[in-house]
Parts: sequence; structure tokens; C-alpha cells
Amino acid sequence: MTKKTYYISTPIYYPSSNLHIGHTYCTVMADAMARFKRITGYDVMFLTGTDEHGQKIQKAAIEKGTTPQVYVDKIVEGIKDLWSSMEISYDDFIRTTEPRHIKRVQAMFMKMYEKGDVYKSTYEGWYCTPCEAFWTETQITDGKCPDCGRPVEKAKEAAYFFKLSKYQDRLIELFETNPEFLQPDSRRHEMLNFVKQGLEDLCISRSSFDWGIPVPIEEGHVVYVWLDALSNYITALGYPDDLEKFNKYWPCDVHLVGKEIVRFHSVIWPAMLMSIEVELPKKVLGHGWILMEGGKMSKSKGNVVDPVKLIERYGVDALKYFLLREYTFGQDGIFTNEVMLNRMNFDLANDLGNLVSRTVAMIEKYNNATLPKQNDEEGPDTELKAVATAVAAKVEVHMNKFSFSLALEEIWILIRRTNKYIDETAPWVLAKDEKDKARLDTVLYNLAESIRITSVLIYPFMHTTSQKIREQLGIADQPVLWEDASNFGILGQVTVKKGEAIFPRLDIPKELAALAAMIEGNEESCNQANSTNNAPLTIEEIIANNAPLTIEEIIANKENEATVVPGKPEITIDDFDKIDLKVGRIVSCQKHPKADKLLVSQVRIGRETRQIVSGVAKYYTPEEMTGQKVIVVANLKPINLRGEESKGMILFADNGDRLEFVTTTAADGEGVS
RNA sequence: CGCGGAGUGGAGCAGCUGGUAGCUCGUCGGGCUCAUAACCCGAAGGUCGUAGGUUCAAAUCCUGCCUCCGCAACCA
Repeated sequence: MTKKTYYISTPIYYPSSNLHIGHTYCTVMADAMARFKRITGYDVMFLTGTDEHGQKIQKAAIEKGTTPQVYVDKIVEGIKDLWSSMEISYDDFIRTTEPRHIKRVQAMFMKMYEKGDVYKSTYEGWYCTPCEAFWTETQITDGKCPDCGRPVEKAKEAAYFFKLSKYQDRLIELFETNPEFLQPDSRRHEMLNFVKQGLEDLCISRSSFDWGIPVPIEEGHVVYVWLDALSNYITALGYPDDLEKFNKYWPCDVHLVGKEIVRFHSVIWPAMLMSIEVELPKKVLGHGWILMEGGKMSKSKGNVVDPVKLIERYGVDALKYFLLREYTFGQDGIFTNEVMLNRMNFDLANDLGNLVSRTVAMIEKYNNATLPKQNDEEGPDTELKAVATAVAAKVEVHMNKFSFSLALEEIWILIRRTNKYIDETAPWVLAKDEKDKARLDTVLYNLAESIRITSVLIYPFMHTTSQKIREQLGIADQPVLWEDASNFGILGQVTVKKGEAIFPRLDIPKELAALAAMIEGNEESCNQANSTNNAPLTIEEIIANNAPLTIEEIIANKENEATVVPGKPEITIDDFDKIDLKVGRIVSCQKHPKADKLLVSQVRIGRETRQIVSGVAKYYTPEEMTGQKVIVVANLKPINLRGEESKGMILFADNGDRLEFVTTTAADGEGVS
């Protein structure tokens, strides 16, 4: 008997920097799906990996004074560590620098070439000589290199092209006749429009750098990184020289990708496969992005999210749960610490953790830790059983649509129902009278059963937690079978054992402060925030402490709550000393030519006049800015904002919807302390 | 007309293969004491951005308009 197969892939990640919460999100979804498919009886192939070629990598390595291979080896190690701590259950991890991949990409290149789909021509683009880099029309800004800002010039190089245009009609047909191929629909419409506008042939070789897979038919050329990268989905399966896995798992059930690379996966990749006459994947799924509060990630906003820190602090399962529960697949979502902590506290600690805790405690207390036998069914038993046994099927429906959030919501309906069942049956009352013993036994049994079912249901999402629960129930050694989630009444006379809280309750204001401190990278204040007395008080705490506040003060505090809690971590005078504040005057100001929100000011500070870009267009016109005396952070690291350099920062008082100048009557160039 | 996303009770979201609205948090009131000051019940609060259209019926489909957001370093 052969099992049904299920092949799921994540993108292979580009190891140019550390992975963040977004990569984690994508991989966690793939992992949950892989585990779900395994437990529901599939032979699963879950592939992830790294995309290690390309000019960018080569450059970065040179800058670090090392070779590209050494450079990527190190980063890949970090990525594997992250997946290991996230407990990602991939079946294979492919690196595009591996020999198995390289030789197969070359073989694919030859297939396309022999098919007549590859031809030699000249590639024209904008070339930046110092960077030795080609850029496309859209990449360059104002005729400048996006990398170094120096002027670029038109240049040509000989290159190989893939006849992408040849497959235009077949791609249109694909999108129109097989809507399942690309989801969500909004992405499919987008791609359909894109293809209908007409496809140009794709340049698939480069000769301006050499960190890539050599083109087999001509020395000095390397294969275009996307061709290289996309191939991984079949080279990992052995195509074209070792077809055992390939025959077993291909076509892929789903390529999970971020919305920004949908085009590569739904246009270029299928065209490549058409060319080499390989079946297309069944589905490409574009998920949304996790955005940071206030948009961009930046240290000053304190919204950089490092998954490793979150795992260390809250555990893998809590983080996974949050990611899968909070966001709607395909849609962008906003990440904030507060939302995350709320999820962890309410759903995991209060609902699930506490349910397990109170149930096990009662079985220990009322029946010497032995699970009693069930007796006659009555009252709310029927509904509890009905709810419990129906969840698995609902989870399956949602999972098959990648609706992780709705799947988890279904499971939590059972968890809440079980908590309610405790209230309805009031075991502590039953325990008072020996004549109610039979009823008490049934209630305890049903509770344990309900939790047992929950432990199966959450397995694909949080297998460690599932196991912890099963340990407390005394069934840790029994296999977790999905079918068992639809059967009520299979637990025997097990012995339960109360353990540590599965999810300890979090003190949210304190955690917010601690997380804020982490962002600053200031371990000291992080630790302070951890200790009991340094967390800022919430309004509730202030009131609870009978602080003599007037009504007006309380209202004012409420309004300012966002800024009072969590506040910023303490710094020392030395930290403050690092900031060089200077008095300056805005001598002129203009709108940023390429950004709506930015104003570009020329600020005179003593003898020097420097350009500072501020994101205040919403509040002030250039005319209002001009002539203002301001305080400037003079030693802020210069930054290029949309092509305009900014050297410093003008200070404003910010109340949320209004900005006011922080000003002085002191002379230009004077210091501020 | 650059591309795309979003506007649903105080907050954050779901619903969008059409049949008068759901979840979590918050607020108010109540219950319980087994449990991680957790749990349970009840209440207040939304004409689903706006104007039209299609339909017996629209948050859900179509059109116009308004508002907000992302398009930063190949960033999933």
C-alpha cells in the first residue's frame, strides 16, 4: 500500500542577512502544514533551503575579506540554527551551492537550450562601473546606481536569453483555466494582467561576475540567479538524473511564497518547466507580509523583531501559535508586541494552560490522580462530546485552505467549551457528597477526554505543547493519532500528574518594557525591566495603589497612557552624552522630490550648513519650516532617504497627531546639554 | 490616471462562492472558587467608508467617489 504524497516548499532564502519574523512566518506555516499532512496520513516532502549565488553575495563576501562560499556557509549555519530552534521539520534542505544542485541546473539549462528556447544576444542595461553591476531601468534612481549612488551608463554585454515570450499564451491559458494554480485570486488577476501586457524574453546569464553556476556552453557566463533558485524545487528531488524521489513527489502540491515573488513562481517557473517538458506544480500560494507598527522597521521606532529573542523568552510554541492564529493568510498583518502578548496570555495561558492545570489538579485531588471510569451521560455531556468530536473535521477543511487562523479558532471553541463544562458541572460541589461520586467520575473523565482530543488537534501546530499535555494526562507514550481526535471515550485508567504550567501567565506591561529594552540592545535595562519594581506602572496599578490622583489627572493619564506605558528603558548619563545636540536654523526647505511625507531642509549649524530630511510634510509646509530655530541631533549616522542624504535629525515635540518645534533662543551652533 | 492593500460596535480582526453581522480584547453587571487573580454567564455598543446600480434579498457582486496605508537596503 502506498501512501498519498504531499510536497510542500518554502522559498529558498537569500542569506545576505539575518532572517527576521517574516521568514519565520512563512516557514512556520509550511511546517504546520507539513505536520498536519503527515498526521493525516500523507507521505510528506517538506523542502526549504538557501539561495546562495549572485552578485550581492559575492560583493558582501569581498567586503568582509572572505570568499563567497565561506561567507554563505556561516550564514546558512545560522539559518539552520534558527529552524532548529523553531523545530522546523523539513525533510530536505537544499543549498544552491551544492554539487547536486549545480550539475542539475546545468542539465536543465542544456535541455532548454536543446529545445531551442535559449539564444544568445546582447543584454542592455545601466552599468555602474565601480560596482560592476547592471541595473534595470526601474532599479536606478535619477540615473544613479541604487547601491553606491554614482552615475550609471548604458552598457551591453553578450548574454543568453530564454524565450519566455513563447510561453505567454500557455501561461494565460493556465491562469484562466486553472484558478487553483495561483491563489489568492487577487494575485492571479495581477499576474494575468501582467502576462497579458506581453512578456519579454528573459536574460538568463550574466558575465559581469562569476559567483554562480557556470553556463555549460560558454565559459565566463553564470546562470541568472532566479533560474538557478527556482530549479531547486526539482533538483532537490533528483531531477533529471536520479528520478526516484522526483517520480514520487512531483508535481509539487504547493509552493508557499511571499507575495513579492509570486511573479517568479507563477510566470517564469512554469515557463521553465514547460520548456523542459516537466509537469507544473499544482499550486503557488502567495501569502501576505507581516508589517511593523508604523510601517517600516527601524531601531528608533523600536519595532525590529528578532525571532530568536522571542523564542528564548516565550518559547517556540507560543510564537508559532501567535503567528498562525493572528494573521489571515494572503493578507498583510501588523505585528506589535502587545498583540502578540495578548494572544499568548489569553489563549494559551488563560484558556488552554489553565484548563489543563485545573483539570489535572481536580483529578489528583478528587480521585488520587487516577482517571476514573465514565458513567451515564447526562446534562451538558452530550454537547461537550458533540463539540469535541466535530472539531477535527472542521480543522481539516480550514487547513486545506491554508486558513491556519480559522483552524486554531475551531480548536479554541472546544477549549472554551470545556472550560464552560467545568462551570456547568461544578466538580467541587460533586466532590462534597459521596453520593455524587459516580457523576463526579464522569465529569472528570469527560474533561480528560476533551483535553486529550485537544492534544491531538494542536499537534500539527504545537507538538511540544501537545506532548506536555499528554505527559500530564499520563499518555505521553501513546502515539498521537489524528483519528483519535474524532473519538470520545478511549482513555483508560491512566494516572495523571500535574507538571509545570504549560504557558505561564505573562505580566504584559512588564513584558512590553522588557521587549522595548531588548530592542535597544541594552541588556542592563532589560534585566532591570525584568525585576519586579522597575516596570512602569499601568494606570490601573496607579489607581490600585491609591495614588492621590484627581479625576482630571486620571483622564489625562488615560490619554497619555500609550506614552507612559511601557515607556523607554533607563539610560545613563554616559548614554546621553553620546548624543550631540546642536542649535541650528532652517535656512531653506523643500519638498522631497520623490516622497510625499518628507521635507528636505538646509540647516545652518554654526558655520556648517547641512541637509536634513524630516518626515514632517504631514504637519508643516516648507514655508513654515524655513527660518525656524531648531535643535538638531548632530551626530546621527547619515542616511539616504529616497535619494536625499540626511545628516542629522530635527527634534520635535510629538503628541501623536501634532508636532511642535523644540526651539530655543540660543545662537546657531551652540551645543545643548 | 505608476503598482498594490485596506476601510465592519472603544481597539484589533473574521465573514465577502449574497439571505439583516461574528471573534478576541476592553467596558459595565453578575456567578464560581477546581485552576496560572485564571474560568463561566449576562449587558451596553455597529444603518459593515460614501453615493449609486444589479437582486425578492448585499458587509458580501458591479460602478463612481472619499480616506488611510505599503511600494526602504533583492525584503517572506
